[in-house]
Amino acid sequence: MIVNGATTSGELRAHNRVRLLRAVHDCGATRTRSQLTRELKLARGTASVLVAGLAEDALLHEEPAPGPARGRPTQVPGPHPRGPVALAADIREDAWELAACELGGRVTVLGVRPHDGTPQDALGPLGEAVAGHARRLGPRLIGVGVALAGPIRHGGLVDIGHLGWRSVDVPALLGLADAEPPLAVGNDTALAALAEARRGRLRGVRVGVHLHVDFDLGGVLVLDGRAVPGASGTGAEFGHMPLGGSTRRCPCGAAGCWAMDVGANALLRHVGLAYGGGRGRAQAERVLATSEEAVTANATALGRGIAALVNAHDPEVVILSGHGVELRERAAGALMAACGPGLMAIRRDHPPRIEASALGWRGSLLGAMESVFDAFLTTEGLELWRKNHPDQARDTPDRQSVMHSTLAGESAP
Amino acid sequence: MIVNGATTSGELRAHNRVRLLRAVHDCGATRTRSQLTRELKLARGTASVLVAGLAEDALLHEEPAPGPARGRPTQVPGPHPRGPVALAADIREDAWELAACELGGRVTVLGVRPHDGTPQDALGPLGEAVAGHARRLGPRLIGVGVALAGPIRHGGLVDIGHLGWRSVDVPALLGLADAEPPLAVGNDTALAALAEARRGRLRGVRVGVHLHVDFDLGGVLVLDGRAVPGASGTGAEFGHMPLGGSTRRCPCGAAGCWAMDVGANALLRHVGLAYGGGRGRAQAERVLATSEEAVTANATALGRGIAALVNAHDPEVVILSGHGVELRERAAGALMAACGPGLMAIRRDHPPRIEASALGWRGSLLGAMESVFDAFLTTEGLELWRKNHPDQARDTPDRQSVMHSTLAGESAP
DNA sequence: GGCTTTTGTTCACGGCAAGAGCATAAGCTG
DNA sequence: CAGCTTATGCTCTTGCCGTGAACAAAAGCC
Repeated sequence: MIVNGATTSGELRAHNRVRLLRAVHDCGATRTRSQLTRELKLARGTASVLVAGLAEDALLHEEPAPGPARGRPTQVPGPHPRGPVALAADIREDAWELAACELGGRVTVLGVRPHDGTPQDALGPLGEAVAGHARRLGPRLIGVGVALAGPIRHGGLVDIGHLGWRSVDVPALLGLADAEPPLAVGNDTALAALAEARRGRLRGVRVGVHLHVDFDLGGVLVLDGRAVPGASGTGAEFGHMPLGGSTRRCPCGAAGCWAMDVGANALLRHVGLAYGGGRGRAQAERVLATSEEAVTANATALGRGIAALVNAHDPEVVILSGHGVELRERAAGALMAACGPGLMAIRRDHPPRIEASALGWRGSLLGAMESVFDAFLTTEGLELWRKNHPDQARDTPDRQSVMHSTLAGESAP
Repeated sequence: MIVNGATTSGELRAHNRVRLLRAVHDCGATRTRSQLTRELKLARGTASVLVAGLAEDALLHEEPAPGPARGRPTQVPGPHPRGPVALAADIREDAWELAACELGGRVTVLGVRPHDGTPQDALGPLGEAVAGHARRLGPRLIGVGVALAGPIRHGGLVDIGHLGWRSVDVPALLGLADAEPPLAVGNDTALAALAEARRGRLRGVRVGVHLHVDFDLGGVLVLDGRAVPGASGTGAEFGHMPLGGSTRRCPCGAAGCWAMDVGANALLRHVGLAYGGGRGRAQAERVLATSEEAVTANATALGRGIAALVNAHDPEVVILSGHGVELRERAAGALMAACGPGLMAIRRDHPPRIEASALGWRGSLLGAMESVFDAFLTTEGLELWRKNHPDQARDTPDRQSVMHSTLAGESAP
């Protein structure tokens, strides 16, 4: 994790507050205070002051550590009952899912809804749901993250070729175009990669490649825990390089894109079914389960492209998510047979591992959460929180007379 | 520039020393002390103490600012006459060049020598030259950087397919395998990109692509001023993805590599000349100057690949160095005609600029310098320098009775 | 019940940057 | 050329922060 350095003694404190909260968040609120103190190389006294301050700001709340231990019992810092909450949604081609998350990463699903693929039907009801939860959460809401299956231009204009979305203004259609609460729209592949880097198989990996196979194929480079975003936010498009051997025109406007050969659309096309509307998830899964030939063709194209990416970027590991997991399981032979000959000779001694995602289809949603916390767990983010929470009740949290809102509220499914 | 953050008050000082030296180095020792103070947001008092400390450690030396100015005259901090020096070499397929560089980036060429392409003839004499200068410089030498035209595995094993180098142990053949002075072997493309990011067209660019065309074609992603290195140091190989349309087998072991279609080897092959030994620089330049057809074919393949990389990574700018500069000048039409149709539709509104390198053929050498200073301009690097320079003469540098070694010494060409 | 072990708390200390006040050295003005 | 203006360097006080040692607390162990 890269954090901007402090340069004055005042920024030191702010910087260490961020480090401590980040450590709590990244470990899922499982580490004890004494562990964190050692890990961050703080003096015990410093840790005392920091934790006390963060508890006073309703950012942390300590609970006794479970289990027997030798010396004086230590505490486990975790989310405060009135602490920060992120909302996040994963908008897929045929449905969306909305969830909330508190510090430490505990997720509560708030709703799931199918839609017809039009921007209006996909985004309108979601915007209303988000607004409702935002009212309920009040200042506890630190931001809203949204994952989408297409390139996202500066500010939230989205294109999804195979759905016919052209420059769809996502913040406007959600009704969240104003700054409060802060809205972060991101590409599903990049966000899945982010989640994998924080809580999955890319944890601690310096250089990794993440490939997300849904209807389309997305791919992105992950460096030191962050997905490389591109200059205007529309990176994560490894699928639109000509790596698969196809020469077919792609709805993106180019030709020969790798994404034409891998994914649900490619599976459907391979068996002569209609495709391209994001409406065939069930059929695609049937093809995946029954058509050896279609699966082999997909896996071969996948392997060929992986070899090219490994040559170019020299990753430690390549992670597959979405249908990529099944392709790897069902046709490992074809995948490796296509990958091997495409590698440079020097890569063959220690080829990178090709692994399945640890988070499965949940990756994009979790990544949208993490992107909200990434913006919050900064000196600026915490300063803003303090400003919005003037003179906290200075509670000892056993004083539970103040009713606090639960994450799920009344609208949980 | 990303610098690790300070977490204790002691590290604060070290961190600010690094920031100040880095600022002096990056601007080429042209900024005045008052400018630096403002830029780094330091108090004037703090700057005083920092500069005094660095001058005492023989890291900085102030000279009066030239030109008329309104108030009290300010000073320009620059390299100290007994300050740190980096050595760097660029080993090309047919010759090498050795140079020295002090803080601020002033370069002194120390030697140029052709070689026959064998590891022994290329590396032996270079090692001797480096050792001689190392003796002369003594503790002023902070490191040696070497740029090479091939992938460099952990520790310095180098493969250059078209020269027949297989797992060549560069540090051993240079006779510099021991830790003193620290030796950094790097890929020429990655280092050229680094130089471009620090002193060329990629300055201040968040996401850029650098392509270096020599005999072979190298390419690398540049993020926030650093070239993405790969897990084992062998990234920077965009040339070994199948982006150019070829299906020919590549000496690297794969097939269809982009590097088969672009570069001096490709030019020579196109007109039916021998190629592959790195021995035809003059002929290649003649082909480049005379054969419209060969140039067009190269430029077309280059443009096609650039489009793919732009789709995948969404860079602000694509920089061409080496022969890429001439290809862009001589066949801009073919290049753009091949690039355009390969772009995703959403990239066509604001396609990235395609520009020529600002540093030309010097990029790799300069990048090797920068890589040495990157290791030096850290809290650890400066701490080590202080240890090796115990109790400096506390000089006011007008006391020039102590003869100090010049950069060029007696062996300058 | 007393001893050991580990952790939380408190406090004096030293290091650091900030910022105000003063000193300095130029340009500018008449 | 003398006095004024302007910008910068230097010094010293102030306040903040992390450190580490001493002490208190709370559990396990014998």
